[in-house]
Amino acid sequence: MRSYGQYCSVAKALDVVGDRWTLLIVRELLSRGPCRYTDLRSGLPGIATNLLADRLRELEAAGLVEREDAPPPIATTLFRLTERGAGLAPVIDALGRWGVPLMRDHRAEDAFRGQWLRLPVRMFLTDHEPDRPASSIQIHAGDQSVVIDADAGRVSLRLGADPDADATVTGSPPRILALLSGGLGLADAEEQGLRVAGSREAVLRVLPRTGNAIGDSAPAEGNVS
Amino acid sequence: MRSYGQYCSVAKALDVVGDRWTLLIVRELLSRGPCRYTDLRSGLPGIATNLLADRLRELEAAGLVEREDAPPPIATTLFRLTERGAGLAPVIDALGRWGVPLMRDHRAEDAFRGQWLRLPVRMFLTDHEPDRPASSIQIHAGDQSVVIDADAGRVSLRLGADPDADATVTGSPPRILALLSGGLGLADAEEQGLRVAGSREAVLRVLPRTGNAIGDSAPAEGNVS
DNA sequence: CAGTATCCAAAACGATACTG
DNA sequence: CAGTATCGTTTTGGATACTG
Repeated sequence: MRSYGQYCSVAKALDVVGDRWTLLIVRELLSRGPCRYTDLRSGLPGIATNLLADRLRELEAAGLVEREDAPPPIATTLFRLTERGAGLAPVIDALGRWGVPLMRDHRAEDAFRGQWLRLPVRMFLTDHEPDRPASSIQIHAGDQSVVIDADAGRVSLRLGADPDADATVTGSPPRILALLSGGLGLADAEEQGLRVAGSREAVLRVLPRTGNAIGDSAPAEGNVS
Repeated sequence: MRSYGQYCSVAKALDVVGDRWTLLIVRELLSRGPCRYTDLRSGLPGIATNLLADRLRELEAAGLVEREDAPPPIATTLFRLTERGAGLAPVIDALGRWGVPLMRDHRAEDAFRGQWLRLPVRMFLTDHEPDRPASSIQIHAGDQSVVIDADAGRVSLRLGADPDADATVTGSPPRILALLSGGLGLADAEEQGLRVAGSREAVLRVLPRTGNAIGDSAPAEGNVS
């Protein structure tokens, strides 16, 4: 990116991370931790492979990312954020928070990845019953599966499926997000096509008590595979 | 800007404000308040006039900016942020804060504007003696003049010159910033070519007590016009 | 002052094919 | 898996001229 040529820290920051895709690569590394090239590409649907390689080189040159040749169990190179790179977390958070109202307009062709729920989980969910034993909720959002754990006051997210989860929630990404953000109550969400199985308490344990107003005006949906 | 096509609030936010120049326009409107077209252009050195017009249209369409036809005293149209647009302040702040370390590399061709000191002033300065009567510091940074006021615990910045200021500080933008950020003590700054006149107390009243490390390794400079 | 309109060269982007 | 290489398209940047 051509420099703005302005002696202002906002402009200087954008000189480094203002390029298209750059902040999304950082988002991906922040929410997934060290990643292989392929992991990054699958977490950044739409990016051209040469652009990803370019950006990684630039990020490395700028000292935000470093590559590491992982030993045998992985046997490939990993990309990880440096401390300086991880320092962008407040920027990603601020953008993500500002972007929340935009999640109402979901377009059919929008891609979705389970790890993108990490930010809303951190933003909206809390463990309201920290003294109860750990519980977990299996989420199936579209074709993505993640598990939300509540344990001793902390709520966290991991990718994949867990057959021992206390509850299972299935629905489209917008509906799931509406539920997590408090824009839609559990009962309303079910009425709109979201399916809940197992312990409702496990779900209510972490849902926000106050609405954040995503998706409360979305139309009802049909069956969700 | 082409949409990223990702159902993620960070990506959605960047769909709206990720275009080149867009966030800098927002920065300008945040730090100057409602602006005329010409004000914006002068606060965004390097932007092409058609790009500025384009971006303003886009921002207006996205509901972040609105234009207002001001009555006689001004008799021209003003551009102002909507509430939604002003909601980007945390994004600008986060970027600006992350960019602070980059201010060490000052290039001769970098442009500078007085209003760009507003963010560092908010970030670094505090009124350490809120009970004393108001005081002010005239800053001449390169060819830009601003006044920093300390009054009843609040520090603020206004553009222009004030002959009644209690102190005057003159130097290059990097040196001024080093001083304001605490990277350089008042004495050290003077040794490096920054000139201070009038009440040093007025200056010390607002300077940070702890360093923020901008410019402490910068070479000494010669005379500053 | 507040733009619009054009033009052009350069850079960025996106898609795809290919490689060690 | 981790990229390169190539190529066509789109977007910018920058300059300049013009308008009400």
